[in-house]
Amino acid sequence: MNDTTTQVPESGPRYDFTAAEPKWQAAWAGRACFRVEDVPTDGKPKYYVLEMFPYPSGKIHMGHVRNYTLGDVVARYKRARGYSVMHPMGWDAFGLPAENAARERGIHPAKWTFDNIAAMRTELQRMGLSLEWEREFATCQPEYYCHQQKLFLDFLQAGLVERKESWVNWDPVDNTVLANEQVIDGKGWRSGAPVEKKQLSQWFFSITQYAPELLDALDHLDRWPERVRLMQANWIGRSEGAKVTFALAGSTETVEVYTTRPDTLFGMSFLAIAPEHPLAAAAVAHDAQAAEFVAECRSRGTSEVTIEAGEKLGYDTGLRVEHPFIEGATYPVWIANFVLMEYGTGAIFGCPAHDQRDLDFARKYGLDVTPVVLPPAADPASFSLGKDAYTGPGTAFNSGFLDGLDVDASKRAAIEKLESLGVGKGLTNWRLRDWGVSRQRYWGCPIPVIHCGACGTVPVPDDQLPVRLPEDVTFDRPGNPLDHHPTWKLVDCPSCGKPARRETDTFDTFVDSSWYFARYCSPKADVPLVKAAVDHWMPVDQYIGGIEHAILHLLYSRFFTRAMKDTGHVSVEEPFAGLFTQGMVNHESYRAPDNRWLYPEEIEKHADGSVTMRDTGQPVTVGRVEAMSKSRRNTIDPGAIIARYGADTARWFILSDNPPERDMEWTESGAAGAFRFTQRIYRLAEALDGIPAEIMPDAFGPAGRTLRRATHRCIAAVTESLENFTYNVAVARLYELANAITDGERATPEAGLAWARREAVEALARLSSPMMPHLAEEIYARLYPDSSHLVAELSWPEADRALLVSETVTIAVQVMGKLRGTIEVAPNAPADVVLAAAEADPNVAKALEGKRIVKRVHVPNRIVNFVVAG
RNA sequence: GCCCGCCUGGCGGAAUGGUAGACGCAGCGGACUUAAAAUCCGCAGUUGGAAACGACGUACCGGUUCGAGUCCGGUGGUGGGCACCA
Repeated sequence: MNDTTTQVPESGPRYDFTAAEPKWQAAWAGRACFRVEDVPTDGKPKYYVLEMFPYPSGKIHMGHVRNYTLGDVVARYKRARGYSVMHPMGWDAFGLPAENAARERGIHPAKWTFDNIAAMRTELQRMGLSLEWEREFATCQPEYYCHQQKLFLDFLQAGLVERKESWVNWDPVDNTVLANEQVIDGKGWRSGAPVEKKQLSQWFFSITQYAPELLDALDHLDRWPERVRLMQANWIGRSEGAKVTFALAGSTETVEVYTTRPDTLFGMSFLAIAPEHPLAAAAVAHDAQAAEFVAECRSRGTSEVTIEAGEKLGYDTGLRVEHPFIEGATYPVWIANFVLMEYGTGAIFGCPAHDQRDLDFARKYGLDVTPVVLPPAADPASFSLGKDAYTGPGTAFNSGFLDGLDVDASKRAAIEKLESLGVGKGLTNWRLRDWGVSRQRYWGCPIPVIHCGACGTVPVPDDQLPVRLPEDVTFDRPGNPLDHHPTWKLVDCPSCGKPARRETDTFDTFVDSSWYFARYCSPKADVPLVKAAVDHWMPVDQYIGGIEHAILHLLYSRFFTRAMKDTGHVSVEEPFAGLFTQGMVNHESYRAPDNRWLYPEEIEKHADGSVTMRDTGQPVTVGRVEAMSKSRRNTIDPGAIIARYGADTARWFILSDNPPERDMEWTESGAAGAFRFTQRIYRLAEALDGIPAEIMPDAFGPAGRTLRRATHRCIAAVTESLENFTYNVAVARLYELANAITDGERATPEAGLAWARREAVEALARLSSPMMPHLAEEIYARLYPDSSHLVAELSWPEADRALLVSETVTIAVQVMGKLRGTIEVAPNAPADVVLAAAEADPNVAKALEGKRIVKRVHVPNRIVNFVVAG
């Protein structure tokens, strides 16, 4: 079904969400249901729920709806469980789109951003989220970034920040640094100009200082998805090996190499250095061919095509190095395109027999291949290598003093020898690089330093913070508007007073999001963080967001928290005790006969399954279910859904379809089904209108007992599902309860049944309140017009344990593991009674006929299995 | 290439080693209605059978177990992360 066939009935819904939703939102706000203190004194246990804050693009999308609904379920549930819950919201407000809007449409980034924030705040408020808006801030406000500058200066003083030269992707047309993702086929994503590699002086956070603990602490993040921990571990990339110093033959100079396989040193046949290696620079100086080769590597370096092809290119410098163990042996030094300057020492020793890249290289340039690790059961006399290097376990041979040792022992012995000879040592290496944070952009947090010709780099003194962005900037030419500003960068040196120049780079926006979670604890404070507040609320107990942030944002935040601890701002090391990564919201895509993408509103679905264009009737091709994107036109606007069905329906459907960590498909029919359910449970409450609330009867009839058991089982099951993040199962249990209430409505009237129905409807409303908070209030108010409490203020329902036990249990009876019947017995009936009943079942008896029972398995209240022979 | 998930009806999915397919969506049959919408009732893995009931069935092959969607080993498919990382 689609937009036209699924209309709200003409007569209007009985539950009028258009009136109810704003009413209850106002009620929550009026009674400050979601307010907490920075430093509470109520003695309640704290719970900090946070969803990744949005970038203010202008409109919320379905991913936001899913993210914030999931967080709101947690927040509302935990509040009902007696926790004092902090649930704040804000804006990740710096970034390139605002500058693009300025360049393309002449709107100032600040205006664009704040207009978007206003629009999105309204949309989020319509969702009925239990947010504490009093803590709201945007990272582009000086009241926020002022403190970020202060943190940076503290980090600088603590030695956690450094300025160093680094190779960057430089767009020569836009005059800016490009992130790796912004380089497409070696060209700038906006300008299309070939990207150059350029060395620039940039600011770096020394995240590598924390590499060991960032890795080790992952083991203790037991409420993080295993997948995310693994991705981070791979990203940090610890590797054990050795540093080896090679002497250049006929010279006093040396080359250092990092290797994880010191056991294969006897299999060496060459040494290779990166094109950017200092030794390569020296070769270039007096060798035109070397210069040509290095230049070629540089131009091809960023091309993904080259990397994909994996073609190994090299140039023999003519230099030779001496072997650390073999007296008199020397090996050629090559410049090779597959050696990376950024990893290890920018130089490797090549052992072709036991490394695939080295083997490819050796085969191409005719270098020696000497095996030194003998696979188990291989013959040393005949073992040789073809196209594949041998990297498995084995025994060292052709290796002098290492002969006969297994790989691990051989590694240890080689390192010991290197150390005793003074030409190497064991070393742990990391894949993680320092975090470059300089961006040549306007719409970001200014880096608070001043460059002075006499004093060097001088921090901006505290009393001059914040360094504010100038508002009068122009975007009429490429490059950094801060740099173009006529006066902003011209300042006096705070140290010597002479004319100096402000840093015109701004921070990577990942910096803004690396500490916002801590700022929420004391968002108005005139220091970055109030210790008492962050010590109370941190860490975030449940953080929720997309898997796309599994590495960078989460790793940077973990680093930042450690850095803030080491500079005395917080006491915790880990920012997020619990992490939940949600799946994406996908939708079908549609194409017209001319292959043009169509919006969902432009198509019509028919009963026979065909799909046509609404205006012309032409056939439509239904494409894959994939991520909503503007270019594929398969987006669904949450605002339109909320206007048609209400926020509760949107929230309910987005929770009901599948487990929250998986990708889901937004379907019109599913949303319509969710809407029908909201109407249905309202009717269940309405059906009690004429029936006065009475006191609980002493006894119930059979229908009443059945319904009460369904109610209390539902309480237990929904509670468990909410604890486990299996919200789709919680939804299913609530549907079951609704079905049970319908059965109760239809049952022959009996004493107490009305009471049981009222109990069930109340439970249904309260158990669904984390998901559908407005409807829950509406139903509760209908059941208890005189109540002085909102559902948002009530504690969570408790299941009566006595009612969780059935009056009878159904036991499956198997013969040889195959189901042959079921029997009804009293709970915990003794084994002999159960077995006798099982054998008496006609169908079971038939299966047992003529057989001898060898074994009787009885699992109380569950199953009986007869093992037979003959 | 390395590392890690996942694979259950038409669809999304449920199932502490114990009756596979809860619940929803889509579908079919029926009630109500002048009619439609809405609502309600019923059916529904495949297959044989009028039915009772039976056979098969959680990607495939094998193992452990009285009993396997679930645990173990292998194969295939699929998705993701990293990627000349020495």
